[in-house]
Amino acid sequence: MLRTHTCGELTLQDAGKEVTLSGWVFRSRDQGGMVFIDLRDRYGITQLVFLNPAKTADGGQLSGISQKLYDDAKALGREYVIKATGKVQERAKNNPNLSTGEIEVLVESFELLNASKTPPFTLEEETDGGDELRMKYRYIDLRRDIVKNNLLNRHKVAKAVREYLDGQGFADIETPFLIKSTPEGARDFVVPSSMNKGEFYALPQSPQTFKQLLMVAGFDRYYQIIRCFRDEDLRADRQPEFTQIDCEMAFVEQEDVLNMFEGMVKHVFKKVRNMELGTFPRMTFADALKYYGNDKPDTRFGMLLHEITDVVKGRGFKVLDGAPFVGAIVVPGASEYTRKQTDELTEFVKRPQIGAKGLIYVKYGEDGSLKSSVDKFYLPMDLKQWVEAVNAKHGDLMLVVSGDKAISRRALSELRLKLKFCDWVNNKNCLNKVLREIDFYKPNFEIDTYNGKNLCVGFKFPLISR
RNA sequence: GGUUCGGUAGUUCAGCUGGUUAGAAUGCCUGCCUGUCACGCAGGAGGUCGCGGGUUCGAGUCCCGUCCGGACCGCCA
Repeated sequence: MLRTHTCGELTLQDAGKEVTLSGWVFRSRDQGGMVFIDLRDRYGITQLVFLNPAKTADGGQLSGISQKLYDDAKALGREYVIKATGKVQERAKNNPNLSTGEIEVLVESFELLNASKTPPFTLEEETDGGDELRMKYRYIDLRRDIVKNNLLNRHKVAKAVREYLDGQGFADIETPFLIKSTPEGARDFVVPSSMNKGEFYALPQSPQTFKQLLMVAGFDRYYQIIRCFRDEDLRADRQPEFTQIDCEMAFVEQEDVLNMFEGMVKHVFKKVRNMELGTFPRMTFADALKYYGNDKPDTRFGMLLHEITDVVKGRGFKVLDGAPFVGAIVVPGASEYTRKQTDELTEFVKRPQIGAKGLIYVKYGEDGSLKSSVDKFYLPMDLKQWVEAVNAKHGDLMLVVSGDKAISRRALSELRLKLKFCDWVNNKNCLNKVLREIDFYKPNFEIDTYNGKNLCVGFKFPLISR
Protein backbone atom coordinates (compact mmCIF):
# COMPACT_ATOMS: atom_id res chain seq x y z
CA MET A 1 0.00 0.00 0.00
CA LEU A 2 1.58 3.25 -1.13
CA ARG A 3 -0.81 5.48 0.71
CA THR A 4 -3.84 5.24 2.95
CA HIS A 5 -4.53 8.97 2.80
CA THR A 6 -3.49 12.03 0.83
CA CYS A 7 -1.43 14.83 2.32
CA GLY A 8 -4.42 17.12 2.54
CA GLU A 9 -7.07 15.14 4.35
CA LEU A 10 -5.93 14.16 7.83
CA THR A 11 -7.54 16.02 10.73
CA LEU A 12 -7.72 15.75 14.48
CA GLN A 13 -10.39 13.09 14.10
CA ASP A 14 -7.77 10.78 12.62
CA ALA A 15 -5.54 11.08 15.69
CA GLY A 16 -4.20 7.70 16.77
CA LYS A 17 -4.60 6.12 13.34
CA GLU A 18 -1.75 4.33 11.67
CA VAL A 19 -1.39 5.92 8.23
CA THR A 20 0.83 5.79 5.18
CA LEU A 21 1.44 8.88 3.06
CA SER A 22 3.34 9.32 -0.18
CA GLY A 23 4.54 12.61 -1.52
CA TRP A 24 7.31 15.10 -2.12
CA VAL A 25 9.59 16.53 0.55
CA PHE A 26 8.61 20.18 0.47
CA ARG A 27 10.50 21.69 3.38
CA SER A 28 12.62 20.12 6.05
CA ARG A 29 13.39 21.67 9.42
CA ASP A 30 16.13 20.06 11.46
CA GLN A 31 15.51 20.96 15.05
CA GLY A 32 18.28 18.93 16.62
CA GLY A 33 16.01 16.78 18.74
CA MET A 34 13.68 16.14 15.85
CA VAL A 35 13.28 16.70 12.15
CA PHE A 36 10.09 18.14 10.71
CA ILE A 37 9.31 17.43 7.09
CA ASP A 38 6.43 19.00 5.20
CA LEU A 39 5.24 16.27 2.87
CA ARG A 40 3.39 17.63 -0.15
CA ASP A 41 1.12 16.18 -2.76
CA ARG A 42 -1.61 17.61 -4.99
CA TYR A 43 -4.03 17.76 -2.09
CA GLY A 44 -1.99 19.53 0.54
CA ILE A 45 0.79 19.36 3.07
CA THR A 46 1.14 17.14 6.11
CA GLN A 47 3.89 17.54 8.67
CA LEU A 48 5.99 14.48 9.39
CA VAL A 49 8.01 14.23 12.60
CA PHE A 50 11.12 12.14 13.05
CA LEU A 51 12.37 11.92 16.60
CA ASN A 52 16.05 11.75 17.45
CA PRO A 53 16.32 8.81 19.87
CA ALA A 54 19.60 10.13 21.23
CA LYS A 55 17.78 13.19 22.49
CA THR A 56 14.70 11.53 23.99
CA ALA A 57 14.57 10.96 27.71
CA ASP A 58 14.64 7.19 27.34
CA GLY A 59 17.18 7.12 24.56
CA GLY A 60 14.58 5.87 22.14
CA GLN A 61 13.71 2.78 24.15
CA LEU A 62 10.01 3.49 24.64
CA SER A 63 9.31 4.82 21.19
CA GLY A 64 11.36 2.10 19.59
CA ILE A 65 12.70 4.57 17.05
CA SER A 66 16.08 3.83 15.56
CA GLN A 67 18.93 6.23 15.13
CA LYS A 68 19.10 5.18 11.47
CA LEU A 69 15.55 6.34 10.81
CA TYR A 70 16.40 9.77 12.16
CA ASP A 71 19.70 10.01 10.30
CA ASP A 72 18.06 8.91 7.06
CA ALA A 73 15.34 11.52 7.52
CA LYS A 74 17.95 14.22 8.03
CA ALA A 75 19.47 13.32 4.69
CA LEU A 76 16.25 13.87 2.74
CA GLY A 77 16.53 16.76 0.31
CA ARG A 78 13.97 19.00 -1.31
CA GLU A 79 11.63 17.22 -3.72
CA TYR A 80 12.69 13.70 -2.74
CA VAL A 81 9.69 11.39 -3.10
CA ILE A 82 9.03 9.23 -0.09
CA LYS A 83 6.46 6.91 1.40
CA ALA A 84 6.14 7.28 5.16
CA THR A 85 4.21 5.27 7.72
CA GLY A 86 3.40 6.38 11.22
CA LYS A 87 0.81 7.44 13.71
CA VAL A 88 -1.34 10.55 13.49
CA GLN A 89 -1.06 12.72 16.57
CA GLU A 90 -2.15 16.14 17.69
CA ARG A 91 0.49 18.80 17.33
CA ALA A 92 2.04 20.45 20.34
CA LYS A 93 1.39 23.73 18.58
CA ASN A 94 -1.12 24.16 15.76
CA ASN A 95 -0.45 25.83 12.48
CA PRO A 96 -3.62 27.72 11.54
CA ASN A 97 -2.32 28.36 8.02
CA LEU A 98 -2.62 24.70 7.10
CA SER A 99 -5.80 22.65 6.74
CA THR A 100 -3.86 19.79 8.31
CA GLY A 101 -2.32 22.16 10.84
CA GLU A 102 -3.77 20.46 13.90
CA ILE A 103 -2.06 17.14 13.34
CA GLU A 104 1.22 15.57 12.33
CA VAL A 105 2.43 12.07 11.60
CA LEU A 106 5.03 10.59 13.93
CA VAL A 107 6.97 8.49 11.46
CA GLU A 108 7.91 4.92 12.33
CA SER A 109 9.35 3.96 8.97
CA PHE A 110 9.79 5.43 5.54
CA GLU A 111 10.93 4.39 2.10
CA LEU A 112 12.73 6.57 -0.38
CA LEU A 113 10.78 6.19 -3.63
CA ASN A 114 12.97 8.57 -5.60
CA ALA A 115 15.77 10.99 -4.82
CA SER A 116 15.93 14.36 -6.51
CA LYS A 117 18.60 16.71 -7.66
CA THR A 118 18.42 20.08 -5.95
CA PRO A 119 15.77 21.98 -7.92
CA PRO A 120 17.10 25.05 -9.74
CA PHE A 121 14.48 27.29 -8.14
CA THR A 122 12.34 27.26 -5.04
CA LEU A 123 8.68 26.31 -5.04
CA GLU A 124 7.38 29.30 -3.14
CA GLU A 125 4.34 31.19 -4.31
CA GLU A 126 6.58 33.99 -5.57
CA THR A 127 9.16 31.80 -7.19
CA ASP A 128 12.68 32.99 -7.83
CA GLY A 129 12.82 31.43 -11.28
CA GLY A 130 12.37 33.37 -14.50
CA ASP A 131 9.97 32.25 -17.22
CA GLU A 132 12.53 30.48 -19.33
CA LEU A 133 13.94 28.51 -16.44
CA ARG A 134 10.48 27.61 -15.21
CA MET A 135 9.54 26.32 -18.66
CA LYS A 136 12.70 24.25 -18.91
CA TYR A 137 11.76 22.63 -15.61
CA ARG A 138 8.02 22.76 -16.18
CA TYR A 139 7.47 19.58 -14.16
CA ILE A 140 8.83 21.40 -11.13
CA ASP A 141 7.03 24.67 -11.82
CA LEU A 142 3.74 22.77 -12.01
CA ARG A 143 4.26 21.69 -8.41
CA ARG A 144 3.91 25.26 -7.19
CA ASP A 145 0.52 25.91 -5.64
CA ILE A 146 -0.16 28.95 -7.72
CA VAL A 147 0.52 27.20 -11.04
CA LYS A 148 -1.18 24.00 -9.99
CA ASN A 149 -4.28 25.91 -8.96
CA ASN A 150 -4.41 27.71 -12.29
CA LEU A 151 -4.76 24.38 -14.03
CA LEU A 152 -7.21 23.00 -11.49
CA ASN A 153 -9.30 26.16 -11.64
CA ARG A 154 -9.37 25.93 -15.38
CA HIS A 155 -10.75 22.45 -14.99
CA LYS A 156 -13.44 23.78 -12.67
CA VAL A 157 -14.38 26.49 -15.14
CA ALA A 158 -14.62 24.00 -17.99
CA LYS A 159 -16.76 21.73 -15.86
CA ALA A 160 -19.11 24.58 -14.90
CA VAL A 161 -19.38 25.67 -18.52
CA ARG A 162 -20.33 22.15 -19.60
CA GLU A 163 -22.85 21.86 -16.78
CA TYR A 164 -24.54 25.08 -17.78
CA LEU A 165 -24.57 24.56 -21.53
CA ASP A 166 -25.68 20.97 -21.17
CA GLY A 167 -28.53 22.20 -18.99
CA GLN A 168 -29.52 24.63 -21.74
CA GLY A 169 -29.69 21.95 -24.40
CA PHE A 170 -26.36 22.58 -26.07
CA ALA A 171 -24.73 19.54 -27.65
CA ASP A 172 -20.98 19.08 -27.47
CA ILE A 173 -19.95 18.10 -31.00
CA GLU A 174 -16.37 17.64 -32.18
CA THR A 175 -15.12 19.24 -35.37
CA PRO A 176 -11.99 18.34 -37.34
CA PHE A 177 -8.53 19.78 -36.78
CA LEU A 178 -7.02 18.84 -40.13
CA ILE A 179 -9.01 20.95 -42.52
CA LYS A 180 -8.91 22.88 -45.72
CA SER A 181 -7.78 26.44 -45.27
CA THR A 182 -10.63 28.89 -44.76
CA PRO A 183 -9.93 32.59 -44.99
CA GLU A 184 -10.33 34.08 -41.54
CA GLY A 185 -7.81 36.86 -41.44
CA ALA A 186 -4.98 35.21 -39.58
CA ARG A 187 -2.28 33.06 -41.14
CA ASP A 188 -3.03 29.35 -40.97
CA PHE A 189 -0.81 26.86 -39.27
CA VAL A 190 -0.10 24.25 -41.83
CA VAL A 191 0.49 20.48 -41.66
CA PRO A 192 2.12 18.63 -44.57
CA SER A 193 0.15 15.69 -45.92
CA SER A 194 2.21 12.59 -46.59
CA MET A 195 -0.65 11.11 -48.57
CA ASN A 196 -0.71 14.00 -51.02
CA LYS A 197 2.84 15.19 -51.44
CA GLY A 198 3.21 18.95 -51.65
CA GLU A 199 -0.22 19.58 -50.18
CA PHE A 200 -1.09 20.78 -46.73
CA TYR A 201 -3.81 20.68 -44.16
CA ALA A 202 -4.61 23.85 -42.27
CA LEU A 203 -5.33 23.89 -38.54
CA PRO A 204 -8.60 25.67 -37.74
CA GLN A 205 -8.46 29.28 -36.56
CA SER A 206 -11.87 28.53 -35.09
CA PRO A 207 -14.61 25.96 -35.74
CA GLN A 208 -16.63 28.72 -37.41
CA THR A 209 -17.60 27.04 -40.66
CA PHE A 210 -18.27 23.69 -39.02
CA LYS A 211 -20.63 25.05 -36.43
CA GLN A 212 -22.49 26.90 -39.13
CA LEU A 213 -22.88 23.59 -40.93
CA LEU A 214 -24.35 22.19 -37.75
CA MET A 215 -26.85 25.03 -37.56
CA VAL A 216 -27.88 24.52 -41.16
CA ALA A 217 -28.30 20.83 -40.42
CA GLY A 218 -30.64 21.69 -37.55
CA PHE A 219 -28.54 20.88 -34.50
CA ASP A 220 -29.88 24.11 -33.07
CA ARG A 221 -27.57 24.48 -30.07
CA TYR A 222 -23.95 23.44 -30.21
CA TYR A 223 -20.88 24.07 -28.08
CA GLN A 224 -17.27 23.00 -27.85
CA ILE A 225 -14.41 23.88 -25.56
CA ILE A 226 -11.89 23.80 -28.31
CA ARG A 227 -8.35 24.65 -29.33
CA CYS A 228 -7.86 27.27 -32.01
CA PHE A 229 -4.70 27.96 -33.98
CA ARG A 230 -3.52 31.22 -35.47
CA ASP A 231 -0.05 31.61 -36.85
CA GLU A 232 0.58 35.16 -35.68
CA ASP A 233 3.10 36.75 -33.33
CA LEU A 234 2.29 36.39 -29.68
CA ARG A 235 1.77 38.93 -26.93
CA ALA A 236 1.65 38.78 -23.17
CA ASP A 237 -2.09 37.99 -23.40
CA ARG A 238 -2.16 36.30 -26.77
CA GLN A 239 -0.85 32.96 -27.91
CA PRO A 240 -0.81 31.25 -31.30
CA GLU A 241 -2.64 28.31 -29.77
CA PHE A 242 -5.54 28.95 -27.43
CA THR A 243 -8.80 27.49 -26.19
CA GLN A 244 -12.16 29.05 -26.70
CA ILE A 245 -15.66 28.25 -25.55
CA ASP A 246 -17.29 28.03 -28.94
CA CYS A 247 -21.07 28.19 -29.18
CA GLU A 248 -23.77 28.62 -31.73
CA MET A 249 -27.56 28.95 -31.37
CA ALA A 250 -30.34 28.92 -33.96
CA PHE A 251 -33.73 30.64 -33.89
CA VAL A 252 -32.65 33.39 -31.53
CA GLU A 253 -32.26 37.15 -31.48
CA GLN A 254 -29.48 39.28 -30.03
CA GLU A 255 -31.17 39.51 -26.65
CA ASP A 256 -31.47 35.71 -26.40
CA VAL A 257 -27.77 35.31 -27.06
CA LEU A 258 -26.76 37.99 -24.58
CA ASN A 259 -28.93 36.52 -21.83
CA MET A 260 -27.80 32.96 -22.48
CA PHE A 261 -24.14 33.75 -22.07
CA GLU A 262 -24.57 36.25 -19.29
CA GLY A 263 -26.19 33.31 -17.53
CA MET A 264 -23.20 31.16 -18.33
CA VAL A 265 -20.69 33.61 -16.87
CA LYS A 266 -22.80 33.98 -13.74
CA HIS A 267 -23.02 30.22 -13.39
CA VAL A 268 -19.26 29.85 -13.73
CA PHE A 269 -18.50 32.53 -11.13
CA LYS A 270 -21.03 31.00 -8.77
CA LYS A 271 -19.64 27.50 -9.13
CA VAL A 272 -15.95 28.31 -9.18
CA ARG A 273 -15.72 31.36 -6.93
CA ASN A 274 -19.10 31.28 -5.18
CA MET A 275 -19.66 34.83 -6.35
CA GLU A 276 -23.06 36.23 -7.25
CA LEU A 277 -22.78 38.58 -10.18
CA GLY A 278 -25.55 41.08 -10.71
CA THR A 279 -26.93 42.01 -14.09
CA PHE A 280 -24.07 42.90 -16.40
CA PRO A 281 -23.85 46.53 -17.36
CA ARG A 282 -23.71 46.90 -21.12
CA MET A 283 -21.61 49.23 -23.13
CA THR A 284 -21.52 49.66 -26.86
CA PHE A 285 -18.30 49.31 -28.72
CA ALA A 286 -18.69 52.93 -29.80
CA ASP A 287 -19.05 54.12 -26.20
CA ALA A 288 -16.06 52.07 -25.08
CA LEU A 289 -13.95 53.92 -27.62
CA LYS A 290 -15.54 57.25 -26.84
CA TYR A 291 -15.20 57.16 -23.07
CA TYR A 292 -12.28 54.80 -22.57
CA GLY A 293 -10.44 55.01 -25.90
CA ASN A 294 -10.15 51.26 -25.80
CA ASP A 295 -12.18 48.22 -26.79
CA LYS A 296 -11.47 46.55 -23.46
CA PRO A 297 -12.36 49.35 -21.08
CA ASP A 298 -11.26 49.18 -17.47
CA THR A 299 -14.45 50.40 -15.79
CA ARG A 300 -13.14 50.09 -12.25
CA PHE A 301 -12.24 53.74 -12.05
CA GLY A 302 -13.24 57.02 -13.64
CA MET A 303 -11.02 59.44 -15.56
CA LEU A 304 -13.18 59.09 -18.67
CA LEU A 305 -12.21 60.62 -21.99
CA HIS A 306 -13.82 63.90 -23.06
CA GLU A 307 -13.92 65.25 -26.56
CA ILE A 308 -13.24 69.00 -26.60
CA THR A 309 -12.53 69.53 -30.29
CA ASP A 310 -15.03 72.36 -30.61
CA VAL A 311 -14.26 73.98 -27.27
CA VAL A 312 -10.62 74.68 -28.05
CA LYS A 313 -10.96 76.06 -31.57
CA GLY A 314 -10.76 79.62 -32.78
CA ARG A 315 -7.90 81.14 -30.79
CA GLY A 316 -5.34 80.89 -33.54
CA PHE A 317 -3.39 77.97 -32.10
CA LYS A 318 -2.73 75.92 -35.22
CA VAL A 319 -2.06 72.62 -33.47
CA LEU A 320 -5.54 72.52 -32.02
CA ASP A 321 -7.42 74.51 -34.63
CA GLY A 322 -6.35 72.13 -37.36
CA ALA A 323 -6.82 68.95 -35.36
CA PRO A 324 -9.57 66.56 -36.43
CA PHE A 325 -9.92 65.52 -32.80
CA VAL A 326 -9.02 66.98 -29.42
CA GLY A 327 -9.58 64.87 -26.33
CA ALA A 328 -8.83 65.13 -22.64
CA ILE A 329 -8.79 63.28 -19.36
CA VAL A 330 -8.82 64.68 -15.85
CA VAL A 331 -6.39 63.36 -13.25
CA PRO A 332 -7.97 64.05 -9.87
CA GLY A 333 -5.83 66.00 -7.44
CA ALA A 334 -2.76 66.05 -9.68
CA SER A 335 -2.46 69.80 -10.27
CA GLU A 336 0.82 69.82 -8.34
CA TYR A 337 2.57 67.60 -10.84
CA THR A 338 6.06 68.88 -11.51
CA ARG A 339 7.49 69.79 -14.87
CA LYS A 340 9.44 66.57 -14.75
CA GLN A 341 6.30 64.52 -14.25
CA THR A 342 4.37 66.17 -17.06
CA ASP A 343 7.42 65.81 -19.31
CA GLU A 344 7.48 62.12 -18.53
CA LEU A 345 3.84 61.81 -19.49
CA THR A 346 4.55 63.66 -22.70
CA GLU A 347 7.38 61.30 -23.57
CA PHE A 348 5.10 58.42 -22.73
CA VAL A 349 2.47 59.36 -25.32
CA LYS A 350 5.11 60.25 -27.90
CA ARG A 351 6.63 56.78 -27.87
CA PRO A 352 6.36 55.22 -31.33
CA GLN A 353 4.05 52.54 -29.96
CA ILE A 354 1.49 55.23 -29.17
CA GLY A 355 2.50 57.92 -31.61
CA ALA A 356 0.86 61.06 -30.25
CA LYS A 357 2.47 64.30 -31.37
CA GLY A 358 2.51 65.80 -27.91
CA LEU A 359 0.66 66.44 -24.70
CA ILE A 360 -0.92 69.63 -23.40
CA TYR A 361 -1.65 70.05 -19.72
CA VAL A 362 -3.77 72.42 -17.73
CA LYS A 363 -3.14 72.64 -14.00
CA TYR A 364 -6.28 73.71 -12.18
CA GLY A 365 -4.89 74.86 -8.84
CA GLU A 366 -6.54 74.45 -5.47
CA ASP A 367 -7.02 78.22 -5.52
CA GLY A 368 -8.75 78.08 -8.90
CA SER A 369 -5.72 79.33 -10.79
CA LEU A 370 -5.09 78.04 -14.30
CA LYS A 371 -1.65 77.20 -15.59
CA SER A 372 -1.08 75.41 -18.85
CA SER A 373 1.56 74.53 -21.39
CA VAL A 374 -0.34 76.66 -23.95
CA ASP A 375 -0.66 79.88 -21.95
CA LYS A 376 0.83 81.71 -24.92
CA PHE A 377 -2.23 80.97 -27.01
CA TYR A 378 -5.08 80.94 -24.56
CA LEU A 379 -6.44 83.40 -22.02
CA PRO A 380 -7.44 82.23 -18.56
CA MET A 381 -11.07 82.65 -19.60
CA ASP A 382 -10.47 80.20 -22.46
CA LEU A 383 -8.87 77.64 -20.18
CA LYS A 384 -11.74 78.13 -17.81
CA GLN A 385 -14.01 76.89 -20.58
CA TRP A 386 -11.76 73.89 -21.06
CA VAL A 387 -11.84 72.74 -17.45
CA GLU A 388 -15.56 73.32 -17.31
CA ALA A 389 -16.05 71.23 -20.42
CA VAL A 390 -14.40 68.28 -18.72
CA ASN A 391 -15.81 68.90 -15.22
CA ALA A 392 -12.38 69.34 -13.68
CA LYS A 393 -12.26 70.48 -10.06
CA HIS A 394 -9.80 72.66 -8.20
CA GLY A 395 -6.59 70.69 -7.74
CA ASP A 396 -7.04 68.56 -10.84
CA LEU A 397 -4.75 68.09 -13.79
CA MET A 398 -6.22 68.12 -17.28
CA LEU A 399 -4.32 66.29 -20.00
CA VAL A 400 -5.08 67.06 -23.64
CA VAL A 401 -4.10 65.13 -26.74
CA SER A 402 -4.95 66.23 -30.25
CA GLY A 403 -4.64 64.93 -33.78
CA ASP A 404 -5.82 61.76 -35.42
CA LYS A 405 -8.88 60.50 -33.59
CA ALA A 406 -7.80 56.89 -33.19
CA ILE A 407 -4.26 57.74 -32.10
CA SER A 408 -5.42 60.43 -29.69
CA ARG A 409 -7.99 58.20 -28.08
CA ARG A 410 -5.42 55.51 -27.72
CA ALA A 411 -2.92 57.91 -26.17
CA LEU A 412 -5.52 59.08 -23.65
CA SER A 413 -6.51 55.51 -22.92
CA GLU A 414 -2.91 54.52 -22.26
CA LEU A 415 -2.41 57.60 -20.10
CA ARG A 416 -5.49 56.75 -18.13
CA LEU A 417 -4.28 53.22 -17.48
CA LYS A 418 -0.77 54.41 -16.68
CA LEU A 419 -2.10 56.87 -14.13
CA LYS A 420 -4.47 54.29 -12.70
CA PHE A 421 -2.13 53.33 -9.92
CA CYS A 422 -0.74 56.74 -9.15
CA ASP A 423 -1.24 58.10 -5.64
CA TRP A 424 -3.90 60.47 -6.78
CA VAL A 425 -6.36 57.87 -7.91
CA ASN A 426 -7.90 55.91 -5.11
CA ASN A 427 -8.58 52.51 -6.57
CA LYS A 428 -6.41 50.30 -4.42
CA ASN A 429 -9.25 48.15 -3.21
CA CYS A 430 -11.56 48.31 -6.13
CA LEU A 431 -13.33 45.10 -6.97
CA ASN A 432 -13.27 43.31 -10.24
CA LYS A 433 -16.04 44.35 -12.55
CA VAL A 434 -17.78 42.48 -15.27
CA LEU A 435 -18.97 44.35 -18.30
CA ARG A 436 -20.85 43.23 -21.35
CA GLU A 437 -19.72 44.89 -24.49
CA ILE A 438 -22.22 45.01 -27.34
CA ASP A 439 -22.70 46.31 -30.87
CA PHE A 440 -19.36 45.48 -32.34
CA TYR A 441 -18.95 45.59 -36.05
CA LYS A 442 -22.01 44.20 -37.70
CA PRO A 443 -21.23 40.86 -39.29
CA ASN A 444 -19.31 41.94 -42.26
CA PHE A 445 -19.48 39.74 -45.33
CA GLU A 446 -16.96 40.55 -47.98
CA ILE A 447 -15.94 38.75 -51.12
CA ASP A 448 -12.36 37.62 -50.83
CA THR A 449 -10.96 39.23 -53.93
CA TYR A 450 -8.00 36.89 -54.08
CA ASN A 451 -9.92 33.85 -55.17
CA GLY A 452 -13.24 35.54 -55.67
CA LYS A 453 -15.36 32.73 -54.33
CA ASN A 454 -15.03 32.42 -50.58
CA LEU A 455 -16.89 34.50 -48.09
CA CYS A 456 -14.75 36.28 -45.56
CA VAL A 457 -16.49 36.99 -42.29
CA GLY A 458 -15.47 39.84 -40.04
CA PHE A 459 -16.28 38.83 -36.50
CA LYS A 460 -16.07 40.37 -33.06
CA PHE A 461 -15.93 38.53 -29.78
CA PRO A 462 -17.30 40.24 -26.71
CA LEU A 463 -14.55 41.12 -24.28
CA ILE A 464 -14.93 41.13 -20.55
CA SER A 465 -12.83 43.56 -18.61
CA ARG A 466 -11.20 42.24 -15.47
C1' G B 1 9.76 43.00 -39.95
C1' G B 2 10.27 47.51 -36.41
C1' U B 3 11.03 50.08 -31.56
C1' U B 4 12.77 49.37 -26.78
C1' C B 5 14.64 47.20 -22.24
C1' G B 6 17.63 43.48 -20.42
C1' G B 7 21.77 39.23 -20.09
C1' U B 8 26.65 39.62 -13.40
C1' A B 9 27.02 33.26 -8.07
C1' G B 10 22.37 27.39 -8.71
C1' U B 11 18.35 31.45 -8.52
C1' U B 12 16.45 36.67 -8.10
C1' C B 13 19.07 41.03 -8.36
C1' A B 14 22.66 45.45 -6.87
C1' G B 15 27.22 47.30 -8.89
C1' C B 16 27.12 55.69 -9.26
C1' U B 17 30.69 59.65 -13.37
C1' G B 18 35.83 53.37 -16.07
C1' G B 19 40.08 52.45 -10.85
C1' U B 20 42.41 47.48 -5.14
C1' U B 21 40.34 41.02 -3.94
C1' A B 22 32.75 41.96 -8.20
C1' G B 23 28.44 42.34 -3.55
C1' A B 24 23.31 41.15 -1.18
C1' A B 25 19.40 37.89 -0.50
C1' U B 26 18.02 33.11 -1.20
C1' G B 27 19.55 28.22 -2.45
C1' C B 28 23.64 24.58 -1.54
C1' C B 29 27.43 22.17 2.07
C1' U B 30 29.19 21.58 7.40
C1' G B 31 28.27 22.14 12.63
C1' C B 32 24.84 23.43 16.84
C1' C B 33 19.73 23.46 18.67
C1' U B 34 13.33 19.04 21.80
C1' G B 35 8.25 21.86 18.95
C1' U B 36 9.61 24.01 14.24
C1' C B 37 6.31 25.46 10.33
C1' A B 38 9.74 30.93 5.04
C1' C B 39 12.60 27.74 12.09
C1' G B 40 16.95 29.93 14.30
C1' C B 41 22.37 30.48 15.15
C1' A B 42 27.65 29.91 13.51
C1' G B 43 30.88 28.79 9.55
C1' G B 44 31.95 27.50 4.31
C1' A B 45 31.96 26.68 -0.89
C1' G B 46 30.21 28.99 -5.24
C1' G B 47 31.30 34.04 -10.69
C1' U B 48 35.43 33.34 -18.08
C1' C B 49 30.20 39.62 -15.53
C1' G B 50 26.12 36.00 -22.74
C1' C B 51 29.90 35.79 -26.86
C1' G B 52 33.59 38.40 -30.26
C1' G B 53 36.22 42.70 -31.32
C1' G B 54 37.66 47.81 -30.16
C1' U B 55 38.97 52.41 -27.10
C1' U B 56 42.11 52.95 -22.60
C1' C B 57 47.70 52.56 -18.36
C1' G B 58 43.16 50.05 -16.75
C1' A B 59 36.47 47.69 -18.94
C1' G B 60 31.09 44.23 -15.38
C1' U B 61 30.97 49.68 -16.52
C1' C B 62 32.31 53.19 -22.78
C1' C B 63 31.93 51.95 -28.45
C1' C B 64 30.87 48.34 -32.58
C1' G B 65 29.16 43.59 -33.91
C1' U B 66 26.65 39.12 -32.64
C1' C B 67 23.52 35.59 -29.96
C1' C B 68 19.58 34.96 -26.44
C1' G B 69 15.23 36.70 -23.62
C1' G B 70 11.08 40.17 -22.29
C1' A B 71 7.62 44.20 -23.43
C1' C B 72 5.31 46.92 -27.16
C1' C B 73 4.12 48.13 -32.56
C1' G B 74 3.07 45.81 -37.22
C1' C B 75 0.18 41.34 -37.51
C1' C B 76 -3.88 39.04 -35.03
C1' A B 77 -10.18 39.21 -32.54
